[in-house]
Amino acid sequence: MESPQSPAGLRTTPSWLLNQAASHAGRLISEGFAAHDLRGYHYRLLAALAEAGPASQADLGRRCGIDRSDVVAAINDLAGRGLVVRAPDPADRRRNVISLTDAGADEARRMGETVDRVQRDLLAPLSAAEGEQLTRLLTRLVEHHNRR
Amino acid sequence: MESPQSPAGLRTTPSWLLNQAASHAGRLISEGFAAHDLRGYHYRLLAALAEAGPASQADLGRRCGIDRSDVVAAINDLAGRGLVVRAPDPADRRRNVISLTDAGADEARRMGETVDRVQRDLLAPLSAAEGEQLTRLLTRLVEHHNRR
DNA sequence: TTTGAAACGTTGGCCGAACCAACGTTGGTG
DNA sequence: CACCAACGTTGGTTCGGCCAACGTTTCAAA
Repeated sequence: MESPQSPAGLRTTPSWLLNQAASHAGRLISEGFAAHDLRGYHYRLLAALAEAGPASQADLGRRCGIDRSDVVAAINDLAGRGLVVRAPDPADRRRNVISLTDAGADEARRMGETVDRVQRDLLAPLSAAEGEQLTRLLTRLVEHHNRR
Repeated sequence: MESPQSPAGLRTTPSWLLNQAASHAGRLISEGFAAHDLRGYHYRLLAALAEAGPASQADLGRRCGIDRSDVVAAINDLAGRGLVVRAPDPADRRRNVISLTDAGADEARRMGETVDRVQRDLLAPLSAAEGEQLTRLLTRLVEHHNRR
């Protein structure tokens, strides 16, 4: 993790910088989540449930951009910790309805706080205005490339 | 790849945006490199060699931020294609001296052009000034987090 | 009404990037 | 000489992400 210098030609390259910055962000997030003994997939699912209420696994996968098969494993973990409940949907027996437990809602809130703290650490070298500018530019970049 | 919506709370988060943007950049780079039938590690090594001349594998690893063990495999690939030459260092028999062949120098140049093209595609939604602004902000972010 | 396509959860596997542990060889220093 | 460090190499692990296949269930068209 010690500052990969890389060829000088790469060091100023946007794609390389994005990669490096995302790598640092991922490390910070990962370290933050480690305190909860959970990982990115778990938080995304908890946050989606906290935000939009119970949903089927397939719905969760679509909303979080997580593959159905990975949702299975993550929900297994979360259910094993009592953070979510998996119940068959009486209206459509193909589906499982996933709901947050009280403990799950608590954990979602705490992880949200961790995420907020990480954002502050991540943007520490920038002024508030610069951080917002960066967010705006990244948003436009991402939205452009998300449409086809 | 269909626009992972994620919980709304995440969508505006710098760490998430960085991750998404880097993901798009990585995809573009990856697609570009696929035409050369090579990948990121290979390009970093070729570029480092083109820039600073022959070096030992350990040196290359340090300069490119690639683990020694991964350098072995990548150099195996490059040597197998005749893009680099691996020769024992007469002055220190622990080392291998890796040198670019003419074909390797050509490939490094061509891949550099691919990288340049990708940067243009990546920054397409931004004006030139905005692209430079993004680069500046990312550079400061990365440099800050690289120093411990 | 039967039949076929689609969605669902699940299992199992693959990939690329990154990291780490261990080993035998070689080099330099106390 | 003894020791430790650096080197190249093998082998293995993790994590996020993706894909294929299967049996079950639902729904719509023939």
